[in-house]
Amino acid sequence: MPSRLIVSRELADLFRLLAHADRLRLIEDLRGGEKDVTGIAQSLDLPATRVSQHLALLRAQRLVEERRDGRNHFYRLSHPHLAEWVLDALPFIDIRQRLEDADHIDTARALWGVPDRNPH
Amino acid sequence: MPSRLIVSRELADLFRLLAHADRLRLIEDLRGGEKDVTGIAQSLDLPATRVSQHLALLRAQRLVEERRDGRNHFYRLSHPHLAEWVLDALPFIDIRQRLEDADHIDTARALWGVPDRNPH
DNA sequence: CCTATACCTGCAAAAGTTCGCAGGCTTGCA
DNA sequence: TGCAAGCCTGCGAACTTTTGCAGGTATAGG
Repeated sequence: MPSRLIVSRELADLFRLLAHADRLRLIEDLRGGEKDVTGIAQSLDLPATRVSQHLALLRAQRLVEERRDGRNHFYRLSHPHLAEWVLDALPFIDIRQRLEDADHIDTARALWGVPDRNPH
Repeated sequence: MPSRLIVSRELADLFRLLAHADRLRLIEDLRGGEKDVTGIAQSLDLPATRVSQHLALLRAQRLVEERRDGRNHFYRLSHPHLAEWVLDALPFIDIRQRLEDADHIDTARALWGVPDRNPH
């Protein structure tokens, strides 16, 4: 059954695309809606060239969509749900080093500005 | 606020770990419960050495746990929910090439042997 | 038409990942 | 004690990714 292999390769490509801290921050940055390259570069404190390079990769796999207005290129997430799904990975990260307390996940979510999913 | 940067690096490490087709298949293979290295190697049709190398990476980030019984090393997912979350990525993969039909996600889920989440 | 802004691409060095292979350790069994 | 099964690690060659930089295109405005 080779389709299983194909699907796992497609998924691996997606994970490879997300396996970069700056691209993850970029995706979280687009959670609020579309933004132009300079705007992203400023809020992530990265050179605009690098942001552009990251966007080219995300674009190639259709994770973002582009809209041009004059000299500005505005980008948005193709799947707004993506950013949320990324944060659902927080329970799986190894938290030995830095976030030792029990509610590290809510702490991290708060850092991203995401509302707590299970407010008690 | 440097913690945001830290979290994005931790997440990127996780995504990098998942950015390999064989490791994804391995994780899906462990969905059914614990399994020894030779068993995994056989069901994925990979040399046992390579499986061992992948497991070492997954172990280093605590994605799998080991239990030894005699000469055999049994591995299981530290977070059984991980395999399910991985499959939740299917809506985000670019399906231009191979799976053109509307219900490609259910098709792919079926290929992994996962029950449809929204049976109608 | 000239210049500046905003962005993109190509390139090459540096850094990181994968994979086979050789060799090692431990357990089970005769 | 000796041998085989099962697994692990170290190493180096091949490959991929990241990054800065140089140079390109397109649009807006004077």
